[in-house]
Amino acid sequence: MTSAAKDSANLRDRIVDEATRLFAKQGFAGTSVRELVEASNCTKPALYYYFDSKDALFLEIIETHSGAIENLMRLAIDGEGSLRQRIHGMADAFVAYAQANPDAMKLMIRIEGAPDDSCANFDFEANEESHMAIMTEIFARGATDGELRDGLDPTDCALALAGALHFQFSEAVMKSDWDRARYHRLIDLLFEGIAP
Amino acid sequence: MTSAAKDSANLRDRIVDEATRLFAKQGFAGTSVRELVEASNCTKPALYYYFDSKDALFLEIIETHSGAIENLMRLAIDGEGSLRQRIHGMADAFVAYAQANPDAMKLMIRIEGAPDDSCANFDFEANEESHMAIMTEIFARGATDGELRDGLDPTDCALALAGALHFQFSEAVMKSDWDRARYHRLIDLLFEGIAP
Amino acid sequence: MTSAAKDSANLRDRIVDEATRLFAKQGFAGTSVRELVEASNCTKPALYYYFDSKDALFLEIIETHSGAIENLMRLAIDGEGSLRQRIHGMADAFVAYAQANPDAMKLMIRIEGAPDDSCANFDFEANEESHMAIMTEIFARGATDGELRDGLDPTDCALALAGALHFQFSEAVMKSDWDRARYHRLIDLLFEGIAP
Amino acid sequence: MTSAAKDSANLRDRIVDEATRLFAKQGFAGTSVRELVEASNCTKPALYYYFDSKDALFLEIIETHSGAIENLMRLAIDGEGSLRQRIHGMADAFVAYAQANPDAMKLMIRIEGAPDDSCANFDFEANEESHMAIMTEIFARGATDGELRDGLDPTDCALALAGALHFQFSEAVMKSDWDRARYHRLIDLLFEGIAP
DNA sequence: CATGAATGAGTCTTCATTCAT
DNA sequence: TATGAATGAAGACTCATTCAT
Repeated sequence: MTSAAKDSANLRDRIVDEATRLFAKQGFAGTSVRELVEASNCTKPALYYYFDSKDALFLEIIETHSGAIENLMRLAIDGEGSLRQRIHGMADAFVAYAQANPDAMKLMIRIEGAPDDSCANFDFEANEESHMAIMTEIFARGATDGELRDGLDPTDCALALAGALHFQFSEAVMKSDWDRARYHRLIDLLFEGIAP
Repeated sequence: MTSAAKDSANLRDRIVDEATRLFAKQGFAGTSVRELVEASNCTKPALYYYFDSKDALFLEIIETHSGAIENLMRLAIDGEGSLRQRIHGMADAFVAYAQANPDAMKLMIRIEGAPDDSCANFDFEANEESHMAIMTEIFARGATDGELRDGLDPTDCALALAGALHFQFSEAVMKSDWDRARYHRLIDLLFEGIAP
Repeated sequence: MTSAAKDSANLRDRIVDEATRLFAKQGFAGTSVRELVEASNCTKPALYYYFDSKDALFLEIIETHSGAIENLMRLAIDGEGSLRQRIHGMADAFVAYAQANPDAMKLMIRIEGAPDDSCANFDFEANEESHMAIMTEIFARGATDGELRDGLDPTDCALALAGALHFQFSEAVMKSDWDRARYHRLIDLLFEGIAP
Repeated sequence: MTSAAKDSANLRDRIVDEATRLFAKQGFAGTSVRELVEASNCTKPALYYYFDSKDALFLEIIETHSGAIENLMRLAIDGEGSLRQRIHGMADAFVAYAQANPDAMKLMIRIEGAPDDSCANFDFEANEESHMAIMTEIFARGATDGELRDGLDPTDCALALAGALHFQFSEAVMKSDWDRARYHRLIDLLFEGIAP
């Protein structure tokens, strides 16, 4: 993808791809416009022709992927099958997206833990709450359908799942090592528990 | 702590405290030395009298807390009681440490997701692997003691626990909202599973 | 030249000219980038647009003139006429170059005596040895042609000539006083000796 | 000398010695007070206890050696023997002084070509003119005594001698290579001329 | 003589951004 | 679309110097 991006005939796309890669690697504040244009093999005015500012470029990138990821999760909620099947499906979808857009995924994960590093024009909290809301919804529906142990708080479940997956995701993204089996084991572990 | 830091008679400590707060809030690259000295109410040469560089200051902070956190975890491993009790104990210790050092905790969490934002002189991967190794050790001991379901991979358990706690931690730290009960519910959830 | 430089339409040339003047007057370490841009009537980024660093600017200047001076000397070697005529010719060429580039000449002379004042990326020793080698060559050819007293070391002759001219040159450059007659008298003095 | 200086029981002397060495190597502007105190193994206030300023320290050093060198030359003038003998004697005295104070000599030579590098409180031109005046005096006396070819300008002779020696001196000092024989050959060359 | 602590002004260099062409 | 040239503000860091103890 990176090399493909470099050959991209379309300058705008090339800038977006390279910016995604650099922001993911170095953060927003740690990446200079000079680096961006050098990586994109263009001049600064060319970049400013397409984007109002470094902030705007950054915003466009994260909004794109934030939306895509939200879609992903929504599809999983509304899908067919049991709670467990839908969650496995969501994990698969996540991994597929990450494999297709590794730099973007890296960036999204980096942002979640360090929002203020970047520009202030994106509502990080709202974004995260929205993601958590969807997660909670999955489990709430599961509870309604009797697929959850009695007395469990759907939010707790959502947190546990999101945390476990997010953590493993973070590692996978940094090392570009996608052990899909582990995700499914983690999900099953969450369902069955670890106690004997 | 922040206001206490400001009144600190000792300039060096004041710098460390304010730097911790600012690095946590804005990241390493996003925090300028000017901001650091203004927050610490001193001049730049005064800061450079105590620290060789911005990098060195940053390093000192994260090494301090990285060490403290590792200690915390080691104590939990070697503690008394059942696997579950020790894990609850570890969560309590974490929360206590975070409440005593909220900015430092925020910083440590931010770093885990975005190591390249900061200086290169700290071995982030080694640090994280070391933390994960301790986690895995807890569960390995639990397996030996028959406190784990048969056939479980201790690494999987460690990942699931670390992820769930880390995630909730991250939220708590950002919002300074310490719902200790939730940690314990999450741990129990991991033990019992969510399936009916 | 200085005032001409100030009016130069070309900023890059203006910077080179003013830098030559200031480096000659105050040395490399003694001249700040602020002074350079004020003299050139431009901003700092403008200077850095044309030159990678203060070092690079300095290097460009001395390499330019070092090369020009070497050419000058080579032309003298390979010229027509007797040894004495060629040396007189070389002195004339030097004076002409110095009158056309007084600041550059001042700088080159200053550097020869104080290489470490300046940046380390220019091989001062090699440069000087190269100049001395050419000088020695002139006298070696003179010896072959029987234009030197028997038993003389060409290197001694080169040293004596170079020293005498360099010294007078140094004075002339500092005082912008070009008494061409004196150069020729000095050369003749070297040929005839001072003994009665 | 350098190592002896380091062990010097007397801090003031140690500072002078190390400052001489560093100023000679890096120039006045290129040497910081920090470097001076580190080399002298003392603190900044200690240096300022002995010297009013970096300028004052520098001045003391060059005035010391400037005076010593002038004495050297005066002794040579007023000495016994023929013109040629007195000049040889002066060269010997110079070399002896340089061997005893290599760093100081290096510094004095560096200064001659680059006065403005340093502080403005020393009258470089006056110093140099005074040296040249003494040189000229030697030859004037030689002329009176009939030891010079008729019609020669004593100033020319002084320039030629000073130049040749200075140049060779400069090389010797930089390379710490004291080929005394060459000085005497150069002097004889000046007397006899190079023409066949 | 010595020290730890501190400073105002300066160093070189890069930032994100813009203008005329 | 693109570019060469330029900018005000800020970046990290060091300067010579001083103070109280």
